[in-house]
Amino acid sequence: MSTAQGARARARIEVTAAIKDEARRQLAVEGAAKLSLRAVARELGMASSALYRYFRSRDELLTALIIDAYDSLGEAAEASYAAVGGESPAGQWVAVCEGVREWALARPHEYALIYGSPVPGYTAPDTTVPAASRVGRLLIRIVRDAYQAKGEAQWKVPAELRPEARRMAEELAPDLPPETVVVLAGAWAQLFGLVNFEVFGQFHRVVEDREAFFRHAAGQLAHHVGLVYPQSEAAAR
Amino acid sequence: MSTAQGARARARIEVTAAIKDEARRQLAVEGAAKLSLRAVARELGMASSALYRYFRSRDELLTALIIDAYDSLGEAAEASYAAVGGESPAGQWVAVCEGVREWALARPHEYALIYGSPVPGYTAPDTTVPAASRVGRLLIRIVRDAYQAKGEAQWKVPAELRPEARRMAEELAPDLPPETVVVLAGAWAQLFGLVNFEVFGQFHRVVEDREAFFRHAAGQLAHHVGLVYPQSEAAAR
DNA sequence: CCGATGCAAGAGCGGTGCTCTCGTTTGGGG
DNA sequence: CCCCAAACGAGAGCACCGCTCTTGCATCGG
Repeated sequence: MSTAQGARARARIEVTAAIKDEARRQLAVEGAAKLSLRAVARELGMASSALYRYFRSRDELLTALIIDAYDSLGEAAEASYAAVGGESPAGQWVAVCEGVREWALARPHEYALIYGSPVPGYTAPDTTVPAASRVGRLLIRIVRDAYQAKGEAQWKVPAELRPEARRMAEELAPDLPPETVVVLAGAWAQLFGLVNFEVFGQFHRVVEDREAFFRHAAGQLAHHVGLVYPQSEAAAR
Repeated sequence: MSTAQGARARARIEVTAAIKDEARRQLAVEGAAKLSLRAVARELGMASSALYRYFRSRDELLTALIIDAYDSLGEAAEASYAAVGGESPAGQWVAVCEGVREWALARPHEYALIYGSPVPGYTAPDTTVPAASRVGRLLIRIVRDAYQAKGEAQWKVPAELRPEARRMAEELAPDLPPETVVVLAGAWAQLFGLVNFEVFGQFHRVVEDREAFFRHAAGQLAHHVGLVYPQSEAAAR
């Protein structure tokens, strides 16, 4: 068993976790650019050189934090999804969007790590891919479940995009119409555009009631991907 | 006249420009995080300390580059707008979106400077506001011109958002219906969500034919803000 | 013409990432 | 059970960083 490892391996895991925790702490205070290996080591009471036994470089530490951040965000999104349970697909969609937003607002620096400018010179290893796609997969699932019930494509895609749409559908969601997959990918990017602008302060002096604004925008995105827009539901009664 | 200043002032302007140029050059190669004042000075054949006569700190240099980047992007967007001339509002919208995208893809590091994670600890001075809002103002203009011709609101905004919608409309575009202003602000953020994902590599292994994808998404955004979607125009004939 | 001002250079401070070396600890196979 | 290789921590050191302070020099205005 992996838990029955020797004391050495156990200590290694603990120290690694301690380093990441302290790094995350500094990240939350100063941001990624000012994350200093020496400061982490100092805070942990060890020599800076000892740290290199656990992470080959600063970038490797950052990579570990990036993966953790993706996973944390994915968990938050999935928790929001689970929390609304049997609500309408649009309600699920909006809940997931709000979960993402709240996670991002609570840890802006970790968010910046994964959805801000990439670390210069550094390209994300494929290790990050599964963690990075959790939110996207969740959004796909919501739409797919909605289509399972009553489903037909309702968008037209221009001819020039049709082969790409087919390819995307095949790779990402074989049981959804290609047009929907294209629209979904767009909505996915647009969701993070909204979150980005809010977290990075681009809405300064533009949008003030950001919570209501976001809820509305997320609802419109839901409508856009073919889910019934909650407001229009309510207005119909 | 300001142009008839002494040789001293003239030299100052030239050196300042040279510093910014060299900094931009390094930016394009290494990214903002690795921009080094010492390296800039070295390349310019001057002592690093001399550089502080022109920029009080590294952050101030970055701020200057940020303003320039905003202006450069604004100019690119306006050029795209001017280039399509009398086309339909939706055509103008898509052209501006594509102008933004192309500018961003051509200078990813400058784009990251303004739409990526903000520089840590640094908050953009209000100096940047006018330059930063150029693209937004251009999008507003396109929609306003379209409404000038035949205009009525076509979105409903939930009650909780109505006061904010009124406030936004009053401040940003008094001659547009509040609902439209809200949708427009969302589309603005979403546009940069699309560009962000492409420039920062989030579409890796998801979207391959990014040009066609973007054109389609931009067209849908145009449709979303109430402009006639070009494809549906063509399909209607 | 001379004094005030702008400017460049150098030295230096405290910090960084990272490497290399050198003792020490420790765990598993003979 | 014991011993050796592997893992580990610490320290010194390299090259670089942003930034400051002081010192001379050039230049401009009265």
